[in-house]
Amino acid sequence: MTPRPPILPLPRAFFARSPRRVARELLGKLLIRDLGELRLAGRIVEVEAYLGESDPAAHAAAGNTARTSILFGPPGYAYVYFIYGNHYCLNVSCEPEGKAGSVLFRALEPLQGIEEMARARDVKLGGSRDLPRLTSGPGRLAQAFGITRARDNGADLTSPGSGLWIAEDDFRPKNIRITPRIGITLAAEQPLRYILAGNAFVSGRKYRPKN
DNA sequence: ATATCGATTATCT
DNA sequence: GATAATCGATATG
Repeated sequence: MTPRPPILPLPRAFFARSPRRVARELLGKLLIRDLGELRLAGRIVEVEAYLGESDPAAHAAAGNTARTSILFGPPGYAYVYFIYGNHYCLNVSCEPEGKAGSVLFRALEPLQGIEEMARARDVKLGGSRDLPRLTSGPGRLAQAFGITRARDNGADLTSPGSGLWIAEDDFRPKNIRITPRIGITLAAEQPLRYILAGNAFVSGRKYRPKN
């Protein structure tokens, strides 16, 4: 076994910035779920920035309510919401305390604990075509990682002790591309979706290089 | 290949 | 009461 480089949690200051900046810099980082001895890990390949109270598409547009208070709290914490009566989605709070803003995790490239992710997703692993169905899409990655609101809303994503955290290794992303956000009706034209162009785990339609 | 639709609930108007 | 930061199944070209 070749020794892998160490992975380190991202510090809180990383998240105390604008959602655009955090989203851009989260590409290529790692999302880690620790369940006792078991570790799930995935490379972040698609995220979206939600800007806060001034962003009509952001939950924070409703103001600081019981649901959205985490968005207005200190940076680096998990905001988990339930949508369409079916799915959980994971965000990380951004900006200094008092100012809302977040980044939605939309897709991961699964790296570790793939069998466990497949079990959580009820996906049978055959060809490589099956892998994107584990973590390509915000609802899918949450299910693969066992993320629920009851368990994870408010978790400290800068602390390995929380069991859900974000880490950095020596990976350096290439081909970053910015597009409009997916699945929203308000402010749908704003380019706030950040992807690793060409990565097979990015959700939605495949990026095609221009001729 | 794209289009449409149903599921199912927390939240806000 | 309407809507939603989604997914999977089904229908159609």
